[in-house]
Amino acid sequence: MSIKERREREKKQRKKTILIAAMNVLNESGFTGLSMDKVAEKSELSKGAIYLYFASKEELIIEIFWMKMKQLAENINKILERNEPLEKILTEYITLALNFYTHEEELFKLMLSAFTSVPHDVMQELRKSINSVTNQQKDVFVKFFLKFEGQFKYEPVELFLILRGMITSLLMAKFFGSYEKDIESDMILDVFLKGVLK
Amino acid sequence: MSIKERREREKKQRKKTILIAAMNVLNESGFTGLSMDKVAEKSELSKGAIYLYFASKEELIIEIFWMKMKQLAENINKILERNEPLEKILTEYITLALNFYTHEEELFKLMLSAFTSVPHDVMQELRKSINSVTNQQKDVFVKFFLKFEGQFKYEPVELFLILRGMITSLLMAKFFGSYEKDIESDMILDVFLKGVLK
Amino acid sequence: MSIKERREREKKQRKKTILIAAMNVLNESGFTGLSMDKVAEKSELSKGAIYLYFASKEELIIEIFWMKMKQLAENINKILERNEPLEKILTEYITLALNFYTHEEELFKLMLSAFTSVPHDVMQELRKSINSVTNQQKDVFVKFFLKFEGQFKYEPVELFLILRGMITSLLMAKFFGSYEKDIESDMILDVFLKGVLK
Amino acid sequence: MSIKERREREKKQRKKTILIAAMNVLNESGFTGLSMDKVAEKSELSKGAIYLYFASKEELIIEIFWMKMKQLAENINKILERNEPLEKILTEYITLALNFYTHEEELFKLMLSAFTSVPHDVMQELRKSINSVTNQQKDVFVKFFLKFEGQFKYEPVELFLILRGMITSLLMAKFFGSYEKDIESDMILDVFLKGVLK
DNA sequence: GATGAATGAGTTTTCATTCAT
DNA sequence: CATGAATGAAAACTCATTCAT
Repeated sequence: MSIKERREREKKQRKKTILIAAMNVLNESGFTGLSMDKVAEKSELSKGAIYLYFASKEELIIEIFWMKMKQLAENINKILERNEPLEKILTEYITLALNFYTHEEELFKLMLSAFTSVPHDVMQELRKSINSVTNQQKDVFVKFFLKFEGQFKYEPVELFLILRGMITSLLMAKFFGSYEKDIESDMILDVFLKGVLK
Repeated sequence: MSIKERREREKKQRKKTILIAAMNVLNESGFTGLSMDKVAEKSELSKGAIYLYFASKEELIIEIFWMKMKQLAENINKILERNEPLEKILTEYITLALNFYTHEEELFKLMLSAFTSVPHDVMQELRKSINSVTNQQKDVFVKFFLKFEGQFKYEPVELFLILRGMITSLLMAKFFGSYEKDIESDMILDVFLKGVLK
Repeated sequence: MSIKERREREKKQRKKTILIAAMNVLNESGFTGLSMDKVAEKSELSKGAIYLYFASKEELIIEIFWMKMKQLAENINKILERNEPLEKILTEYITLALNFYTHEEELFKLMLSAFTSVPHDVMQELRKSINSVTNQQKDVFVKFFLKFEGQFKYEPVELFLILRGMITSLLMAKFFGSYEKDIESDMILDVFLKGVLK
Repeated sequence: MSIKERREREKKQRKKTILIAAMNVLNESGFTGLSMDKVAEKSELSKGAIYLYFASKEELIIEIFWMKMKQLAENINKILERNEPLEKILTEYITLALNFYTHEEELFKLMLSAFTSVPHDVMQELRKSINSVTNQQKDVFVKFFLKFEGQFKYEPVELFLILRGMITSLLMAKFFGSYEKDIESDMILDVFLKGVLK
């Protein structure tokens, strides 16, 4: 069995190598510039080899999203699971999100891309993946907000959307030029809590 | 002279026809799927004919954008200029924005795309246009919020970003499946005002 | 009949207008840049109208050559017909040719183009025209050189080619950068006569 | 290693195949008629394959040019470097040049084309190449003529231009129909030497 | 006669995917 | 398993020619 296991392990490793290479291409050339040629070159494999691990470009893209979104989700989950006061946790979440994306501008754009510049047929499959991850995240937040039930005027889902929305929007403003100041997590938290607490 | 006039009229009409066809293609095939071939087919014209009215694909896209955004901007301005209470005006603005983008999903995505795709893209020019419109809107809002100066805890620009952000975010949630309910402008208004008023 | 005549006259005039416009386009945009659109614009006529006077682009091109080559030929003929000593006439011819082309660089290139950058099927017809004019010129020179029969070691045709060749070549060198000095007709005449006289 | 070597060899061979096919297209359809489609068809490869070997049409054309000109330049250099009498060397040079271009009519035209078409053309790069080769040739000839300094009435550069001009001109006459006889190198040599020697 | 909008085949170039080795 | 040459169907754009008005 150990030969099979090793093979399995190596296969996973190769896949990861390719995914990382693809992510790099994405960061360098943007979504439209992501070609199988570039991925092959970056991963130092042949184009043919890529197809041994990913059935199509579509599949490769979907797996990129999986990889990235899982990373993000894990970090968020850790924070929300802590046993600390609402405000403290939210402050940390907001800070984390702002920090994370501020240092990962390309990742941020990447996620927006997922919602926009993708051909519709790729989109079909991609949406499922994204939704799956988003829903997981939503569930985590719902569970989190339920811990403070009674304090909010809105439903957990809505709270999640509102909070995430404020963060996303300020990041977009920051990255795309209409807001020069550093984004302060204090402001977001303040508006959010004032807005949604009973 | 009437011949010339008729020609002029017909020309404008054709342009509009093409723009509408292009908009339809956008809705059906998404941004990446928008090809001049499809536009030609959809508008029942030859590819060459499209180029009689639009110098390039880029120009066509930009005109789609302008066509739509002018409509929206005008409507927003009208609302903000009214002499009515803050809440009433904001309610109407939020309702308008939600309505508009709900019916123009692809335009909404188009605007996001412009920022996520790489700079040396077709998109460079579009970005300028979007920035121009965004800045105009920002100015209008700043002017508007200044009328109620003293009532807010934050600066006009920030108010604009927060409000727009909440709307944008809920639209994204709606379009990409994580929020099924109809978005209620009441909620947005409530959170916003509670959050930002002193 | 006078109506018919006027019509005929007007038709010729229109043709000339178009030819001159086409020549201008040629000078501005080069041979490859010569499109029917540009000719139409330059002649202030519609594209359709061009086709009333010239059956095809090919025909238009051919007529341009006719027009230009005839001009050139006439000027040369006048000189060669004079009753003056060999050297004087040749000096004047060389001077004329150098002057003419030096001030009509585009015409010079135009004639070279005729030999080169033309699609083959156009070439077929074009060649006939060019040959016709060239042969006429050749005949004039042959006749001219025969007046001085007995003095030359080579046949008139060869004399013609050698002389024309030396001029053409120095012009090419001048226009395309490998020869900076002003071309002196003296040198050409000297080499030519020393070279071909018995 | 032999696999890599074989691949390398095959790659070079393919490139050559394509270049030869392109040269054939050039001969059949002329410069303006040279399209990548035709090259693909003639070389029995797909259009895409051509682009594996040549980054652009421009590059392909330039390589055609280089391929041919290197051959010629080398042969010329060899001749001029010999330690033989002036006349013998020049005879051989003239014979070589006449032979070469007689068999490469389209290459000859290609070089003329490069200078007659407008600057903002595909041809800009080609022109540089041609100038480079021309200047090299000029230098070689200058060096050669300097060996016989004192015997000539004109400067080396002028000698080069005159000689090349006579050859060029006779070739043009041959290709475009005004001269039917075979061009004799003897005549060229005779006129040249008589004309330029003191 | 004259117009100019429309056509459609043609241009160069790109790229996901396949397959012989 | 791995390679990378080859494919072919796109893409954006051009332009000589036609034809309804």
